[in-house]
Parts: sequence; structure tokens; C-alpha cells
Amino acid sequence: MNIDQQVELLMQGTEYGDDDLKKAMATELRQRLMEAEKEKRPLRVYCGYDPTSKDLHLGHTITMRKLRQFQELGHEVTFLIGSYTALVGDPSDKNKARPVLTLEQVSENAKTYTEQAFRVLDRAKTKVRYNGEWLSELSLVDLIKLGQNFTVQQFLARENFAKRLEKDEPIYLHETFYALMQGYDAVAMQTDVQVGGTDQLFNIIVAGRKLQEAMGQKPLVGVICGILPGTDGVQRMSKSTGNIVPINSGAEDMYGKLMSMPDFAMEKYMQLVTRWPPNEIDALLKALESGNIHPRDAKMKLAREIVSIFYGEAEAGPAEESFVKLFQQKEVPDEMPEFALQPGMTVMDVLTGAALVSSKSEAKRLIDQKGIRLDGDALERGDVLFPHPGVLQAGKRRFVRVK
RNA sequence: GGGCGGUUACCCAAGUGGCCAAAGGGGACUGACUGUAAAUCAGUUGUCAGAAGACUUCGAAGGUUCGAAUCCUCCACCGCCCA
Repeated sequence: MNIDQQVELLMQGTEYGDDDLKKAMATELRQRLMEAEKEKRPLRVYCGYDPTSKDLHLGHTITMRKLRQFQELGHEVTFLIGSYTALVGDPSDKNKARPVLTLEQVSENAKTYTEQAFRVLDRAKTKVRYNGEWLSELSLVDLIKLGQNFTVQQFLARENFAKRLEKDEPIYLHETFYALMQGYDAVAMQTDVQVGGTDQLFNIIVAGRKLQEAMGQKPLVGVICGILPGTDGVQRMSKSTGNIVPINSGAEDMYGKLMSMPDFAMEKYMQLVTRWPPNEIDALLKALESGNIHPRDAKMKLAREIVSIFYGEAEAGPAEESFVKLFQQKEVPDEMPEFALQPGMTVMDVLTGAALVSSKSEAKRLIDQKGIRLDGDALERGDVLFPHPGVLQAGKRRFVRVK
């Protein structure tokens, strides 16, 4: 791959909210790549992760995919765990302050976090580090000196702070440390390239570069990845919005969740999560536009690609088959939880016993709405004896085999 | 430290003594339609009970009242302004 192709690939799916900035970064990236080639050294690339939760979803993996691209081009990738920054909580993507984690929670989360990350990253080529390594060494004086590089106005100009200010919501002093800490990460690791989401724009472009310059380093190139929308196609994928595609919930679940995304979200997913090169994505998008490919089929191709990234082709195939069977041919899934029917049990007993519903009221509602089916036939009442063993279905996607 | 305001169900938000299980919106869920897409239509959205009804809920705890989300006291948390 020549340098221009590399730049195109690495800039795929990036978003700077400003064309000039994007061009500038692309140019700088190109220069760095050339330098690296000439000096026969890999670029030092990193992305930081705050292990605020244990379970990763697709949104978390966007930057990992980007790191992977760097790895495949032979660069040195560091998976940085924000053991210290997590103590602060990044204010970036929230209009609220984030809860602060304890060190124990951080290290516990970090473990499962990296494990899942290696489904995308090449384990052998990834360095894992914790920013507590250097941040814990900083003295108060050091911190003050870092702070001298920034003005309060710069922080207040940030969208998320400005918004909170506008709405009279709290902005805590410690939140402003986050950018300093992250900027210092870049300095400590003498970073060439930092990868992050658009919510990290300020931390990377302002804080990281500025501190590096102040410390006499060459300012890093920021590769700012676009934000992945959730299964609703609009809002950023996040647990609190409830629109996530978890990466640890099984191939079938992932396939199904991906198929439920709106058509218009496909392009983002192609750019941000697949392994497809830019030209292939273009071709697929063109085929979609001209009607040469049915949107559903494109989505199936997309879902299969993504599932196979995380589970391998061996599991992606069957996941697709069972999806087709289940939803296109309306058959019941092959595997589902089982529930042992006891003599004398009513429909209600089974529904609550098998945890298909969270309350009896909910069960009654579902029954009234014809949402409870046994072997395909809607059950009319909850207070009668359970008719016979079979497949009990609540709504579209909750199944239990009653034996 | 002083002055003022806020805290309502998953979220936003109305409600200032009975007609409040609590308007409205969002979200979610169910059904129809479908490509588990979008859009649309109909419905549901505290718990328990076979409609009736009962019980628990409006930051926490006490109190006034026949009756409180609404009034009083105190506590906690938050914001704004002044210092």
C-alpha cells in the first residue's frame, strides 16, 4: 500500500467537525508516515480507554479498529488504560459529570476490557500500559505547571462545558484536570499519533498537542474517529440510551441486533467497524444507491462481516442462517432456555417462573395485547392451567421451551 | 459565609390541599404492516387483584389536616447571584 492509500485508509471514518483541521491532520499524518518510512521506525500510536464498565459494545471498538489498521501497517500500538484518568471521569461525552471510580473498580474492569479488546487488536503486537505509571508520579507543582498552558476560557469554550454553563448545571473543578492528564499521557509516551472519538477532540488536539509543544516534543497527529450511532441509528451508542450492540453476547444476538439498525446507519457501520477498504465500501454504497442490491441484503452482508470480526466466519455463518430461519421464515430458534412445567401451574406461573415477564401486571398486559403465544397461538388468559408443553413466546423475541 | 431557587415515575416536565397512580413529550413495550429497516396506524407503560377495588410512590424524616406531591419543621443534595 502506498502512502496515499495508507492515509486514505487511516482517515476513513474520521470526523473533525472542521474541514481545515481535517486537511491539516491528513497532511501531518502523511508527513509522519513518510518520516517513519525514511527513518525505518514505526510510529508510536495510542488510544486511551477508561474502563468505566466491564462490557464493551461496538461503539468502544471503533478506535480499536483504527489502532488495528495502524498495527497492520507495522506501527507500534499502545492500548492505554486510563487507570488514573478514570479516577477523574471524562466530562467529554456527557452533559453530566461522570461518577468517579475507585482504583479497585478500575483494575477489575480493565481486565475484562482488554480481553474483549483483543478480539479486534492483535494481541502480539499490542502494548498495554496504565497511565497511573506516570500520572501518579506528578507532584502538585508539576500539575500547576501543566495548568499554566491553558486558560479557563479555553475550557469554557468547549461545547459540553458551555452547554452546562448555559443550563446552570454543575461543572466540577476536577473535570478540567482530565484534559491535562490526558495531554500528559501523550507527552509521557512521546506519542506520534493519538486515536480517539470526536468527543476527544479537545483533549487530543488542544491538550495533547499543546503540552507536547510546551515540553519540546513534536505535536502528535490526532486521528479522530466518528461516533458510531446505536441500533436506533441516530443516537450515539451507549448503555444508558439502551441502543448498544454488546460484543460479548453471542454471534446470533449480534447479528440480530445489527439487522435491526435503520438502513441509513449502514454507511457509518461500514466505515467504522468493518475491515473493508475504502474502495469496497464505495462500491457497495453505489450499488445500494442504484438499487442493484437490496438494502436488506447489504445489511446482511454487513452484519455477517461484523459478526465474523468478533466471532469468526465459523460462527457468523450459522448466526446468519438462524436469523433467516427465525425472522424471514418465522421459525422458532433452535436454542432457547427451557422451563420445567410442574403440575397445577397456570399460564401466569410459567410466565413469571421462566422470567419472561418482570411482573404479573406486565404479563397481563402482554396477554391482553396478544403478545403471549404458545406454539404460535395467542393465549387468552393467564389464570388458567398451562395448556400443554411447547414453545412459549413473549413478544417478538423472548422464547422459552416449556417441557 | 449571605440572598434566592430547585429535588415528581426510565428521561424531560406539568401539577401549589380533595376531581392525582399523578397532564404532556421522549423513550420503551405490544399488535397491524414489513426487510426484526424506515414511515404509518391502534394500544400499553407503579404493584397486587378476574373488570370492581386495594396497596405503595412525588429527595429523607417528622408534623398540621377528615384528607398532602401540594401547607409547616428539620435534614440531605444541587443550581444561580453576592463575597
